[in-house]
Amino acid sequence: MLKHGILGLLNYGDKTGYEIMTVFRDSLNHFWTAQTSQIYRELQTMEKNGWISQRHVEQAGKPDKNVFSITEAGRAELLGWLRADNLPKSARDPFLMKTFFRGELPVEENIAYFRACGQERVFPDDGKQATAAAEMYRQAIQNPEKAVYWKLTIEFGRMFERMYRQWCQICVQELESLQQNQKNGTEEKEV
Amino acid sequence: MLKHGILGLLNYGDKTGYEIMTVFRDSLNHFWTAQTSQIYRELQTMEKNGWISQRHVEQAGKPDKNVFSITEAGRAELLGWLRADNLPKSARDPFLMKTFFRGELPVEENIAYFRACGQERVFPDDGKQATAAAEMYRQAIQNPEKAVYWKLTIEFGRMFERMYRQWCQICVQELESLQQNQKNGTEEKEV
DNA sequence: TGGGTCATGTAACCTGTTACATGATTAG
DNA sequence: CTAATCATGTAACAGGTTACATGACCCA
Repeated sequence: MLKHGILGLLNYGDKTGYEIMTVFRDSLNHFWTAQTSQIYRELQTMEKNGWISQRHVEQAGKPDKNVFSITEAGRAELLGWLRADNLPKSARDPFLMKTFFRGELPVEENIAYFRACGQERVFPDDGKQATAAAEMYRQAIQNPEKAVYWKLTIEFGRMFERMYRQWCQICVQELESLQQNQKNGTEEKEV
Repeated sequence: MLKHGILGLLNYGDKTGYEIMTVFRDSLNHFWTAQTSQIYRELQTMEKNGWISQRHVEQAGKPDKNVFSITEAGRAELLGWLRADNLPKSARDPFLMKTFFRGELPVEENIAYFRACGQERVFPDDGKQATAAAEMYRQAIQNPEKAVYWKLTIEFGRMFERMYRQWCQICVQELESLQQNQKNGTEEKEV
């Protein structure tokens, strides 16, 4: 997965491992993260696969660097990946897993929890995103048409955020009415 | 992660590795999947951790089985996990990663793609969920109060599904207007 | 003098996936 | 007879995380 992300970035222009890390950290953090440890390892195997090539650049006053470029084979791989299997949506959500088992904790605690969750933000806030956007245009995307896709991922984040807050509210409501029923001792079954 | 899911299930009652697998397959599949290969491995390390204990049961007409029970230490671990760090939301979405780089493909292709995506379902459909629900209540959760949390995870799925469809529509709209602008040659910049 | 940025990586570990392997019973 | 269910696992691999290690330059 990360391999193809790196491929996508190199397709916008040559980069060092370090630069790739900064792009992930500053601009792609709303859907992926990557440490240098992994990046350098992936670059190695990508080179073995013939997807990228490397050239050593000596620098004065700075450490030398290895600059990576995408090859024709790499570009083909990128397009293949983009077109491949329309997404089984991995269905693996630690957050829902926890929610599922929350019955072990007292209701009051869970109400407080969902109240707090509804406050937190899941995706990075729009201010940060805007700055990252500018940066992204400048260094990676000369073609402004491609920025549309970037905006769409941001929009997804916004919509998710909204939905998530609504859901937290529903959780609180649901649990409060459960609490109410327990107090009243009126246990009508509602399945 | 899976370890704690297994712990949560064993907390409802003793189970074999095989039974754990069926619960994941039939009832928890909307937020987690697990193969037996992983389950048996996790059970081993969980026993080493002292979270669970094992007893061998001989059966007539069926293969023998190993039944696992949660220990006090395991229950403590489960509660600790439930209460731990309020969720950094791992931010790792292969779907958004792909969307981000779709600029490499022709707009028409992407429009068709998002149209198709809006049709597919991401979470298992409600019919299946309802059946799995009944099953879940019967075999795992005696306490109907705990079913609330199960319903909340399903509700999350429903809301996500709705949001996702809306987003796909927005993608199509956005790309169609891009297409329009390109045809007209009227390139007003809109950042 | 100390912390941030640029720049490189290695090693061990954890978690999840895929493929393989076995074998009895039971229902259609 | 054959497919599904019950029941157990191993091995190899892939991908991501954490911790560690080095070192120069620049700015406050």
